Amino acid sequence: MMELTRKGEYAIRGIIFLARSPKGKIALISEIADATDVPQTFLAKIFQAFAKLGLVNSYRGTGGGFTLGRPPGMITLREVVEAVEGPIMPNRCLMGGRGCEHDRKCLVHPVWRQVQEEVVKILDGVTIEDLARQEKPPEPV
Amino acid sequence: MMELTRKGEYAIRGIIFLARSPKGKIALISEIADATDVPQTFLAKIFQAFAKLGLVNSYRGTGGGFTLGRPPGMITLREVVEAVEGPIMPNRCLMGGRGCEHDRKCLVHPVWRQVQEEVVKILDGVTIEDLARQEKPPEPV
DNA sequence: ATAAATAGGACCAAATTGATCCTAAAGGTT
DNA sequence: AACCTTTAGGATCAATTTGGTCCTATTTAT
Repeated sequence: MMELTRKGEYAIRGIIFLARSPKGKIALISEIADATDVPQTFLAKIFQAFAKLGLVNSYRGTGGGFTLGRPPGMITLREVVEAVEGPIMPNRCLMGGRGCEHDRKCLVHPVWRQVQEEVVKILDGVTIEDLARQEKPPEPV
Repeated sequence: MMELTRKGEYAIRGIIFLARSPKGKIALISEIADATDVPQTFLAKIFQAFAKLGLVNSYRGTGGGFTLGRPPGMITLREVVEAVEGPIMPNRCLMGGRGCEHDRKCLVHPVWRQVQEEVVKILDGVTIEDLARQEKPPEPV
């Protein structure tokens, strides 16, 4: 349960690479894919999603590529993960739209809501800047 | 990300039904499946997994069926979910065995670990007894 | 013009999920 | 012993999701 997919992993690796590049440098998707060991065409899709959300800027044509869309300290891990994996939702019933038939009587819902909130809180508390630092923090959390 | 599968949902519904049955009453899988609106053969597999872990007792033959393996207050939501979905692991890298190649340098690991611990803590804090209560608590958490 | 790059859609293989079915084994009943 | 009821467990299968490729636009610098 709760496993991050490869897409999510790749997304994180890719954007961390960008954050580690010299500020303002335009990076090619081929370059990023190479450095992070991710299939290039697959990573391209991921960066398309990033671009749509403004997490990265994309430039087409000769000399084109990607840069971070915001300072890395302003991009949260949650945004990156949700960009490619969709919203963090431990149980489909939590979805706003068409509720499940068990909605009214379901005592499990509040638990999933709590899980969701906790996870969101943690992932919102970590920025790409945090992750891009070369040195590990003194004591792993 | 993090969606519970149907198997997990069914598992929870099934064991809550058992917990709501008169104590000691042997329930047929057909009965449980019927009441919880779950395909019977599928639910049977789920209860097999429960039985292996001692979450339920199974009795074969005429008059056979299932009872709770422990008082419902001693069965946690985490146990039920993990029984059918496997351990709660937000990132494969967290697995003890064969670590990923990015292990040493990966700054994301501690975050996933924290997520895992938080979720486990929440699910460990909820018992089937809690969920089996007919009345909702005053304020949904 | 042309070459270099991303955008986006179509497509496809592998893995996982969500089941079903069949036979075996165990335990009552007659 | 024969028989019925019930779970155990393996095999199988369809649908969905995941992981990935490929091809054709479109944009932009030279």
